[in-house]
Amino acid sequence: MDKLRKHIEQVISLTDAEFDHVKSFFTLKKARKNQYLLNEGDEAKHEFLVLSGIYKVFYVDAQDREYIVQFARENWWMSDYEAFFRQKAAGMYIECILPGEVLYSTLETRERLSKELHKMEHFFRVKLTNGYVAQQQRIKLLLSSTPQQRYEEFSKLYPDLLQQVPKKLIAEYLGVSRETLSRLYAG
Amino acid sequence: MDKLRKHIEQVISLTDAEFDHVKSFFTLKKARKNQYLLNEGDEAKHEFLVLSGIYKVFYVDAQDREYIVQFARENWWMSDYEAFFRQKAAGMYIECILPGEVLYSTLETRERLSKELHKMEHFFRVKLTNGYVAQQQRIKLLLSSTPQQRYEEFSKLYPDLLQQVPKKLIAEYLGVSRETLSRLYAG
DNA sequence: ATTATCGTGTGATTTGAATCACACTTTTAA
DNA sequence: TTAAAAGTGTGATTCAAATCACACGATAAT
Repeated sequence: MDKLRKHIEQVISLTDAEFDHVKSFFTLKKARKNQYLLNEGDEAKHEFLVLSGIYKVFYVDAQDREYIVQFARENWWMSDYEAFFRQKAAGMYIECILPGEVLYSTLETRERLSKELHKMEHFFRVKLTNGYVAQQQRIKLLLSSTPQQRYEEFSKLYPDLLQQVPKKLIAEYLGVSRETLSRLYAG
Repeated sequence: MDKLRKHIEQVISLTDAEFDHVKSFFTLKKARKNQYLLNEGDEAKHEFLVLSGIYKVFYVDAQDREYIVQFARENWWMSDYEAFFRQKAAGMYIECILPGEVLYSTLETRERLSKELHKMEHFFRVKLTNGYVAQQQRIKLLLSSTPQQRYEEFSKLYPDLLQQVPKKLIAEYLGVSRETLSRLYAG
């Protein structure tokens, strides 16, 4: 559980009592390889903070093609946030790629902690700000760049993921076919 | 200035004194057609709340192609947020398409109001949450859909913009060529 | 140990959208 | 009021990436 405290204290500082209170809203869960933490159609009740392992957040289109919205590793939050924030049925899946542990909690937790502790609302705002900026960059990448540029950008941002996850999945993240991606670092 | 109060009070409520305080950090600016509110290379000092008019937030690639990241109308916030939050030089432009008025303030304002008034931090968190969800939807659209689907989705979300802004700009928002977009509603 | 299944490279073919090119209309500016 | 610029439709051509097809080694399952 100490990882949670460290994670939060990268942004704000908490007394022991405050942390104990915060902690009480989170539950630990082990994830095995290929295990699903969220299924399309489920109520998106939880958000997850990754302690270890690698996960993919993805959706499937009418032609059964998969698209990865996010890879998540240590210290990343993940959920189908569209569904989570609006408390609707999930349109996405979360699957464990490399085994590890996550903490999970609910929207109620987020709102309640934000209300009770100004500091925690600040924490969530900062996190959201970072996420917003990251998404903006992703939008720009998808709008204007060639497969080549997307691959290079990805390699720069996530050199370790490049090693740890199958190229096939990276293609699904970049919005490029497996074959095209393969030819990028061959030619 | 009453529009600012209304805008904020859609999320939280403020006393007169509180609002006066908040108000004091914002400055009114009229925008004429084709006027630039932000230029690439400028320090991204300001964020804008649109009171009236229509604006586009866009960037230009090495081949001089334009890509629109956001259209903004009444009650929308806009900036090059990547640059604004990190206080770096802007990589984007903001241009007025239809004349109107905006309010602007700084990152310092946002941080200070958030610190002074828990309610205001809540306000910004809620706004950020909404923006995050909207961007998530945009990413999904760019990742998986055909030009046809993007156009249909856009028509559903912003039927009024469809009337008010040149199709050429809509093409730049959707990441499709002008000609392809034109053929979508002809064929 | 032996079969499946998965991940990956690479060639051949197809295809959808970009690009190029031009006409026509509507705004905007001199 | 007249010329220039911007917005838009539509055809012909090009091209980059998707798709299809197959081979092969590495995992994973029985």
